[in-house]
Amino acid sequence: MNRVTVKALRYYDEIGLLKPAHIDDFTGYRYYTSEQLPELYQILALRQMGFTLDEIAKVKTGKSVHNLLHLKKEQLLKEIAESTMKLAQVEHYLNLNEGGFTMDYNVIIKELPEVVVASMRRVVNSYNDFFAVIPPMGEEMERLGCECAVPEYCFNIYHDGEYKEENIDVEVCEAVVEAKQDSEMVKFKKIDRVPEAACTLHKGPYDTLRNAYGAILKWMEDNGYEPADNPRESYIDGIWNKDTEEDWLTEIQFPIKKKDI
Amino acid sequence: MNRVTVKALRYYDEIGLLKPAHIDDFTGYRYYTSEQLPELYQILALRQMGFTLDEIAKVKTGKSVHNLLHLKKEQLLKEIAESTMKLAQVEHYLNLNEGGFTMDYNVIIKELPEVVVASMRRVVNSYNDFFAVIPPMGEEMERLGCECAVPEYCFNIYHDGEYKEENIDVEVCEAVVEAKQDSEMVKFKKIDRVPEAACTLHKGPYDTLRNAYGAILKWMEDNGYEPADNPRESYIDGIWNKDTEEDWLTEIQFPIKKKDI
DNA sequence: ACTTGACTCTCCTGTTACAGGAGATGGTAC
DNA sequence: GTACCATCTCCTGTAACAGGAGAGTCAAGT
Repeated sequence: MNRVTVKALRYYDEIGLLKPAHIDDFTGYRYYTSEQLPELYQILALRQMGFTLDEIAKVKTGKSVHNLLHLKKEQLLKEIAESTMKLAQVEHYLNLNEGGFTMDYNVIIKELPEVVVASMRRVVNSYNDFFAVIPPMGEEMERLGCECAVPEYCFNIYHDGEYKEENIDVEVCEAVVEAKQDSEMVKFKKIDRVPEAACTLHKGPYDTLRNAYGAILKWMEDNGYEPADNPRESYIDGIWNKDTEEDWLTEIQFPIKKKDI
Repeated sequence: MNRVTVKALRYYDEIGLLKPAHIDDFTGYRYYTSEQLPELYQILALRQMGFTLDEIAKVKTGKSVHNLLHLKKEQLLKEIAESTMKLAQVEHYLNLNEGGFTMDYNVIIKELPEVVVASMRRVVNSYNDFFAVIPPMGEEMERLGCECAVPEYCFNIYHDGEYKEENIDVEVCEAVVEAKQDSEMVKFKKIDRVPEAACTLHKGPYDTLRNAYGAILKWMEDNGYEPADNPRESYIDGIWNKDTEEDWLTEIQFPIKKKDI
């Protein structure tokens, strides 16, 4: 009669939300009266506003309706915000797709936990220069008795806000289990947790890494985010374990924050 | 490492979404390789956009990503619209609450199914005049061999768009199982299904029914609806089965449609 | 009295994407 | 050997019912 299924009424009975006015002892049939209609209406109205049956039960036991409404309002605002974000992401990929691009770069948001790292900061002129200083760093770390963290986490931070061809201010970081004594070459420091970072994987040689940065920056723009810090390049597969450049795997981790509107 | 729990990975394995690269025959340990990271990233990115694991599996089996994105977009738009509606309702009640009103009238939206009714339309001067013509109608219906529908559904439609004190154009309707021959007094007709009606219960005598109309109209305004047709007053409990006026129960059913913005 | 059709009842399973926990076993370090 | 991790499988629980099996009940018609 009120567009409520029998199954639902049985369920409400079971959880004690709406008991029938009378149950036949012999047949077990549930009988409801018109006096229960207002009660049912309240349940339906609350359910229509997105309340769970648990919350509705609380309303009926006399909890502050005002409070519960307020909580529900907050929750709904949050839901809307989340859906809007998802929508922005879907539209981002739809646009890429219509522009003829493939979904090569999947951008995900994740937290970067706090880490203790051995770091070495340099200004170098090219990638090649930079790779030349890596081996000595490893030796130095060994000399200092460092233990690398497992899983390995080795990344660069680019301290220039922009892309540069030379005089690149780069910091090499390698996660370790605990800090040791600083040396001339290697310094230890704790890097704070980053609550939100946009991350994507880049497969292949380093000279196309720019595409990954491009994809991630476009993603940020489309989804209403802006950089919160300098990006990290985390090396997963590279020359040390893969023969062909095509198999190299690198992750870009870009700390972000919501653009306030 | 990627903020993915072991439980989740096991589950993805179980449903065949992401199988480990290698499982130790003896220990059953799952081993993943870095080559699976892009796959995982795709899953995470899609999940972040609100895709279900089922849908993600479809993406992997090569279904048109474009289509799926489109469907997801529609779905998200719908979700946002729904949440926005719920929010409007919550705020409606919050406002009532802060204005010192209690939640006497719970408004719910429901569908009114198609019905066949025996109807009698009159212009009367007052409620009392109107009740005087009810008993003859019952007799006439019996004479015509009508069977009332179960559950009983008896209501008035007010054909004046506005509230009037006299010369009220009212149509008394009683649902029947099938149409009979029309008579001078009683006509049979089919009333179309109403997809959406705002409904509320009024408990008590008829002279306060106006409050119910007021509540329902305010609700409509607060939630972006407008009348789509004339309202019905459905009589549930009344003088025929309840002694005191306080126990009378009436439902207002107001066909509505979304106000286009 | 019997059948029929439409209803009700209880009980069980399935839905989503895992989390929590029991109990068993594996790996490494002391 | 043992302690402390890890992992494994298997079971249960989540929200709000829907679907269905198998059994009983109601009123009406034969």
